[in-house]
Amino acid sequence: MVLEPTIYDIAHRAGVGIATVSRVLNGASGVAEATRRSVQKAMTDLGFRPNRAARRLAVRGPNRGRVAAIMPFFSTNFYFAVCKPLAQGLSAADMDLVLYDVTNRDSKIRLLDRIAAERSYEGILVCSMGIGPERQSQFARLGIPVVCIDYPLQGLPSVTVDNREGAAMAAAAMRDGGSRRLSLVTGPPALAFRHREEGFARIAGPDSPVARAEAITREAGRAAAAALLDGHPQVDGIVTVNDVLAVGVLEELRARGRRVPEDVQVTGFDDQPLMDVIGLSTVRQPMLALGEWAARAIQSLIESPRTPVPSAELSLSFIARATTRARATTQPAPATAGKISRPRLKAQLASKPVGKKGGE
Amino acid sequence: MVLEPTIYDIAHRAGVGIATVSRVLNGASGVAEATRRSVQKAMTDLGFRPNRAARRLAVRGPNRGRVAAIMPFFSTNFYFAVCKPLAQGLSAADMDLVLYDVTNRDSKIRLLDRIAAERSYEGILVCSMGIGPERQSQFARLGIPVVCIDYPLQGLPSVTVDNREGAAMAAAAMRDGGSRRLSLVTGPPALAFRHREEGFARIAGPDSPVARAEAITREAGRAAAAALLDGHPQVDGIVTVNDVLAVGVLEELRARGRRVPEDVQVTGFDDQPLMDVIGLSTVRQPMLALGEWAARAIQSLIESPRTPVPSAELSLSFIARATTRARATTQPAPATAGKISRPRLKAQLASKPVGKKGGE
DNA sequence: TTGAAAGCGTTACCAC
DNA sequence: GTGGTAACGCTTTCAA
Repeated sequence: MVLEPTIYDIAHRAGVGIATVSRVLNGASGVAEATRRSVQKAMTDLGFRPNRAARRLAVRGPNRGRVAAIMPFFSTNFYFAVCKPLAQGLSAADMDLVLYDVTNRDSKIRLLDRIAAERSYEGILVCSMGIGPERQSQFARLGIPVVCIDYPLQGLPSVTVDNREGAAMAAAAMRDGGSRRLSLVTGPPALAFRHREEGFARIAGPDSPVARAEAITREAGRAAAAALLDGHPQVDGIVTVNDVLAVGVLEELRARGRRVPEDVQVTGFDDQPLMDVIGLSTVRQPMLALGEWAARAIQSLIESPRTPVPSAELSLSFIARATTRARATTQPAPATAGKISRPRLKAQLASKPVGKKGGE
Repeated sequence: MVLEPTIYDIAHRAGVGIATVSRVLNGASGVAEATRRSVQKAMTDLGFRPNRAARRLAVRGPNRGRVAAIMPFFSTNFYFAVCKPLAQGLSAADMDLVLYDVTNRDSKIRLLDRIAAERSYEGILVCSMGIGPERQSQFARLGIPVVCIDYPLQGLPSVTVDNREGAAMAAAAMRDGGSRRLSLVTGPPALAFRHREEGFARIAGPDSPVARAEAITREAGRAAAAALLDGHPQVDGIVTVNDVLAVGVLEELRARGRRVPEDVQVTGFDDQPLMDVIGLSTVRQPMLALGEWAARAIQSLIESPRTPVPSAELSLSFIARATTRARATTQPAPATAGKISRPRLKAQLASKPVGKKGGE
């Protein structure tokens, strides 16, 4: 890589002093028009870009805390929701949040390499992905704290949820609602999804059919449901690892004329906004709490690096709405129960948490 | 403000050289344990925080482009959608995107002051808000380009949409669908909303009832609808400046037993995700194009500051779904039209653009 | 194991 | 108007 030109190069080329270059750079008055032009020409000729670090050093710019957040930001509303408290917490602590949308391993590695080389952040937040032990010790050596969100990692403070338990709750609810042939629609490879698959299998049994959506989109969810139903027409309950996928599943079901929840029950995961108006039964994630926890953790580690932060696991709750049936009770239900207590999807606007430990 | 301690202070206090302090700082090997401890003590005593700029300057860290994006990021899904192409465009151009969630005038001013003082960004993106002429010339003097999104501003390149036209399209669709008493639910003061109010008034007449929601939330939308309907029970069409507000309006309507679209039609604005499954008729914003345009514009201005970028206005389109009625035609409709061509909200999963100029 | 000193690329002050 | 020249706070040889 060729060296970037500096004001010395510009000054040299334009035949002036560096002070003059600096003046032109800052639009200061008191520079002859001819001089200014020749300096500017030299700058564009050489493709000059002022060095921000040098500039800040010279102006004694404030040394604001900066934390980098690394995650597949735009892949799901989940990240948006987590980032909100994160951004607010950090800005309250007078720190900047730099968001890196990272969707694959390679770009993650490149980014972490760069961050380590630049030493440009006071803290790093890694969401839904892990970092290797060498990387961990690299950052430890550099004194840059790392906090994990939604990903359990040995040796690093992390906030997680019990994804296995969450999926198990969803599957159990379906079984309680009378589904006998449970199935799963999962997403692209990811640890959280794998755990949800395990939780599902714990309740539904290891041989229950599973379809994998190629992406976290409605279209992919619908396609996965189609494949699933083609292969296993008798399926009467579909657990899903994500709300958006679940919406796709609902679309496919509707297209096939299968009634929900009468013929087949469906659950999502996350409880993202609007799921209540859609009436989707789902597993609620405490995104607000996840973000708040992470903001506090990274702050604490930046301020007092020697005080360790213990990891935390927040609880999930199952939200029963219109895509699942109520528990089959031993006492006979009133004759009209099917009509009265099971509103059609559309009418279901309220929600009733059926929590496990009951805290967000 | 008191000066931050530097490694010189630490070295002095610990009775060592600055090189040693640096070594401790970087976890380098080859420092006597006793020395390391005394240095660390000095650091915590003085509350030392390494200066990032100096560090980067010394290690000749790469001078990556950084652009700051300033917007009420978490207030609406709109910003999320706009930021996606923005982030992708910038990262493709090897620049970092620093997101600032700014919701009020004061914090905006503070932030811009700081940014100007730090000179820490190569470009600035301002979304849904304006900046004064003094501020503009300040940044012009500093040579930092500014691009506006969703806000027309004299003298600055901006991408906008015709909000008046958008709201007018929505109101016109309702009128065509037979509504005679149109009304508007708007949001907190904002230029875009004001323009939509104007566009609405152009079609509905200046005396049509207007209710203002206190925030862009479903609850606020519902409350505004309640106030509106209490004061004007005969209202048979509610134009809304935002999808989320519209969802709140639908909830209130349902609670009052008013049928949609038979008794009252409703439209939203934005066409955010899931609005199709909810069946909301709305005005689609080209968020993708807005973000892409902004990314290109700021890139261009950073690379060739002397080449002006002309502002652009992208077009909006009205998406008719289940919350509005089809146009009343002169030829009599088939008897079953009400049932067949007007599916209930829930069933409406497809959408049919009814564009104006037809481009996203 | 430690320290002195030379950069790193700007800005800003002070002469000319 | 313009050019020298100290800072700015850190990393990194090079000697000791």
